[in-house]
Amino acid sequence: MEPRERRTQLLEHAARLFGDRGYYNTSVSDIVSSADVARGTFYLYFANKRKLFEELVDSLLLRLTSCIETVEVHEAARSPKEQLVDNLVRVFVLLCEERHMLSILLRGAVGLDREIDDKLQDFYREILEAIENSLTLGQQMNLVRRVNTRIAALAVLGAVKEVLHALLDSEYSLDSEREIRQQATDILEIFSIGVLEDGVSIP
Amino acid sequence: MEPRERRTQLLEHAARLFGDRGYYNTSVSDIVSSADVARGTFYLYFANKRKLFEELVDSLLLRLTSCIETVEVHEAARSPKEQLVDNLVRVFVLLCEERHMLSILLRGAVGLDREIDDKLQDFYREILEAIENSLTLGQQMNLVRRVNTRIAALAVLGAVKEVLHALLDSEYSLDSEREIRQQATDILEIFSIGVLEDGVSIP
Amino acid sequence: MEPRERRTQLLEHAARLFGDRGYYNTSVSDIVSSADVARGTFYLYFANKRKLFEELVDSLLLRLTSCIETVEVHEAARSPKEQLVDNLVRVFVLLCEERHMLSILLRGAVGLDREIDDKLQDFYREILEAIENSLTLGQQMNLVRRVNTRIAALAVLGAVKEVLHALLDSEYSLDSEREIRQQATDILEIFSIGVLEDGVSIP
Amino acid sequence: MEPRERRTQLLEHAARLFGDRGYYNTSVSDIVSSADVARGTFYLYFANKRKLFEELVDSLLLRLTSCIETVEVHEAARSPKEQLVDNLVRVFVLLCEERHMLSILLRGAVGLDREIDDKLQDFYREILEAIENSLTLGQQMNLVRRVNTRIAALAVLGAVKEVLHALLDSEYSLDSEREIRQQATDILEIFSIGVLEDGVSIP
DNA sequence: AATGAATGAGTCTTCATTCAT
DNA sequence: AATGAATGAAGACTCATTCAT
Repeated sequence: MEPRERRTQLLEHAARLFGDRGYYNTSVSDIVSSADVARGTFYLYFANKRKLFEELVDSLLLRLTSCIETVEVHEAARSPKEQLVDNLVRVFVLLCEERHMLSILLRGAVGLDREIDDKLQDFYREILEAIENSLTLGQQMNLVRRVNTRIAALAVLGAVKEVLHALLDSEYSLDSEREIRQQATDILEIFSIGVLEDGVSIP
Repeated sequence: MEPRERRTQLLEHAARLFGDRGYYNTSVSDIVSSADVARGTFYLYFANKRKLFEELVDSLLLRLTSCIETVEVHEAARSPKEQLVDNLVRVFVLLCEERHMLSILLRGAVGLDREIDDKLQDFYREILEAIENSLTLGQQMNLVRRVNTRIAALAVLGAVKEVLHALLDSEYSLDSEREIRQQATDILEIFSIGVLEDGVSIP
Repeated sequence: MEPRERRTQLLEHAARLFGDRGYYNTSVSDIVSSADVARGTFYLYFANKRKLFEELVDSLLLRLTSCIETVEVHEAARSPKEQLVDNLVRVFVLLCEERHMLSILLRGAVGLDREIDDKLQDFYREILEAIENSLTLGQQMNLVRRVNTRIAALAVLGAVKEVLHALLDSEYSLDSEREIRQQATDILEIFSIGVLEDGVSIP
Repeated sequence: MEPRERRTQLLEHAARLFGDRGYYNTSVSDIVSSADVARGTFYLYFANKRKLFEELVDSLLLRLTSCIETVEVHEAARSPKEQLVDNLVRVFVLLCEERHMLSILLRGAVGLDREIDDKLQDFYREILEAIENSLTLGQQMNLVRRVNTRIAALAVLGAVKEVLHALLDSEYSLDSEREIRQQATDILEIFSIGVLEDGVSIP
């Protein structure tokens, strides 16, 4: 088999196993026997188990990053709302297609390795900052209320994560894109105008 | 040393280590050497590492559950908003005091053990249902808009989790209760009326 | 409790456990919790687990030895046959009353300890020699055929052991002495005149 | 080394050690250091120490069973006596060649494991029944006296066991087949016509 | 490129024995 | 005399990694 192919094959089998059973409950044995190659072959393609895992994480973060686009606000652009929803949809679609990696993303790398942990932290921090900056910008443009932008950003990120988490446990693989788009829109709306009826406020 | 004391001591040392390095990177050896007792002593108090961990999780979930109170809506009661905030504050305070356990709660038990995993899942599911039911009730009382209550509930839960998560990484241990209360209020407000200025809507 | 009593109590509980589960599957914990004394108490009465076991074996061998009497052949004595049967009966009765020790005697001490093993070996060797000597004597008196006395002695010893072994597995505790006496007589007869009909020989 | 070879090597070293020191006094460490392989190698070939032991027992019982042939009584057949002696000789020869396993067979598996214990029990029970049936048949053909066939069968089995036991302790490895045959014949004769001279009876 | 037997450090767990109270 | 908490040596077992073929 082509080296490239074999590599990919190992990565895919590993991703599935890591996603299903976690890093520590997946042995190199499991991976090679799932991919049906010899044990030694594994080490022709990856320095060690940890490196393979790192590669999976790197690859996911790369693809995730590249499917998030900066929201353009100039006249010609599509509406910011649409752009935001599109971003969310792209993220959802990507992660729906790779549930295993989603599992890793949401919970997998903890206590595993300082370096990998840091990568995920950094990734989330960047997203957080992007959201926070957008909110701050919105405040400057008098579009956003005087909320604590830090908290608001955390809330948005957490909400998205949790919805994704629910995806993992749900039977149906949210494959209809219309449904995905609806969910993205729902989240956005909740954060835009809240859940209360107009004029109502919690006493 | 009194058995009760020793038990507690072991639980505390274990909680710290599990919190810091994760379940799999904490060996029984680590625990006993941290607690400065002999290896065999561990097994006088716990059947095995997994059981100790389970006990930590059980204990946390119990205390968490018991600090969440049903929101009362009758006249005499304090305002619902206050009650909601109080609930959040109690959760935050409890988890601030036990960062190690918070760490476990947010990420620790995955891929470890079906049973423990299920406990956490059940716990979160219950909370989720409670939030969802509140929202549905709010809709019946015309207080809550026609949002997707499932998504909204997930968003709230995720937001709270993420804020807690941020707590873990933050230097300062949010000990001023006023600050905690402020954050709880912020979250509530964000979900109540959203982040947008009155009258503004995302185009 | 009287020291003497406590000692006996521990010995009895230990004997039962050793008999039921073997030496290695009986822990000091088992013994003390069965006897309902503290762990440390055990070591007030016995230097260690092995010593207690040794004492059980010693005691049994002593009682066994003392219930076997040399067969007297002078005129005044009871018939040799009766004396032989009486010896067997005494052995059977003793071991029926202490099944636990019988179990140890037949199988227990192997691979446990050179010293204890040797004691059992010596015991059996003595018995073997006694039987062999009797047979040789019988040959000199023209009572016993020219059989290989070694083999014959082994056969007798083995037969007795096996019948005792069967006793262990049997439900009923052969308590009727008449029955015991019958079995002893049967064994003796088999070895005396064989199992074949008079005049018959295996072709 | 070829897997098959290594397996056999481990089995042989283990058999020797189990035979010499017993199951509980033989650690996996002992086995691997005797076989001069790494500790982990052991577990490539056997699930655990108990399984290896079970395999040794199974294998021995299988070979033993297959070297015992039903005695044929029709005209053309060799004399029953010869057939009986041949059976005994085959058993003796097999067990002489595998003293270690003989040791295990006679005493090793007690208190070790219900399942293995049962296997040995069953094996002996079958042999016992075969002997008993032969005796009963002999009685129907008026060849065998009215002895208690149960006791007689136990006596024969015990005698054979004890002679084998003596083999274990004897220096010389009864390798001359003539000698073995003689012993087998002796046993048979003792049980056929007893040890007493013709016409003599114990008074 | 691929194989898979071998390695051995590292873990969990047990249990006879000690000793302060 | 008695207690029972504590010890730590020893044993079973796992698994990432290596290396000769």
